[in-house]
Amino acid sequence: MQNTLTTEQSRQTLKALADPTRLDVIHALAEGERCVCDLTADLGITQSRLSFHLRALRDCGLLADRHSGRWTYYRLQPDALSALEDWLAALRQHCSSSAPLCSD
Amino acid sequence: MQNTLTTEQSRQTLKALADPTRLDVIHALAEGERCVCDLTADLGITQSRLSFHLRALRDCGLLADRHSGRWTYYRLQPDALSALEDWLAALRQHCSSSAPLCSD
DNA sequence: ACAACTCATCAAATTATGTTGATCCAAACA
DNA sequence: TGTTTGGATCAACATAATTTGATGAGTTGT
Repeated sequence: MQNTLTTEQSRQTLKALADPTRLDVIHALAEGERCVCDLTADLGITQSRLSFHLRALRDCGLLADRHSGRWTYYRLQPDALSALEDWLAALRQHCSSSAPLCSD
Repeated sequence: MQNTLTTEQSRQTLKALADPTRLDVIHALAEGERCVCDLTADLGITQSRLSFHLRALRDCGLLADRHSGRWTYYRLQPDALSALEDWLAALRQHCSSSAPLCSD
């Protein structure tokens, strides 16, 4: 299991996760995929606002969508979270190799 | 090793990491602690701008500082990254418990 | 005491993000 | 075909984050 995210991709994913509304979306999808209109009702937010956040989550790979009839279903992509965890672990290991420098 | 971060703390840490300048700071500190004036030179940014970002990183626990004479030394706190990894892992596990819902 | 240096903080300007309401397109249904 | 529904997108506005330049507080050396 190795990290395949670029710094820029990781940054976009971190940014996507740093928003309360988008975390709500993620929690709402934890039980399974849902169509936009159901999500709108679940979260109690306007459709265009939800659409804006769904796009951010999809663009960074945290969500995938599926079209069926006139509905669009969104679902989580847990692998995107794994990839971010890997990236963070690599960053941490890089950081942990540090030794105090400045002796005063 | 269990997650002790609240959602709000995690959000702040995610946001802190989602900025290019702050990632530069983290990389600059990977080799060990440095004073602000050295960091300013290393990164080639203005002092007040660096100070702004150092505060963001310190406020969410990613950095710690130490005062000696007229210098302030900043250093990484890899445990903060570990804690975020734990939080992400918990989120992922919560998400992975999902089963497809909408049969069309 | 005075001057130079390190760093934090503030207000103002700039830039990025998120929200709203309107509009458009495609699918379904009468 | 005309109408309704689901959802994306756009422009305008609102809010939040960042950058800049100035100021101030503490430290060191003269």
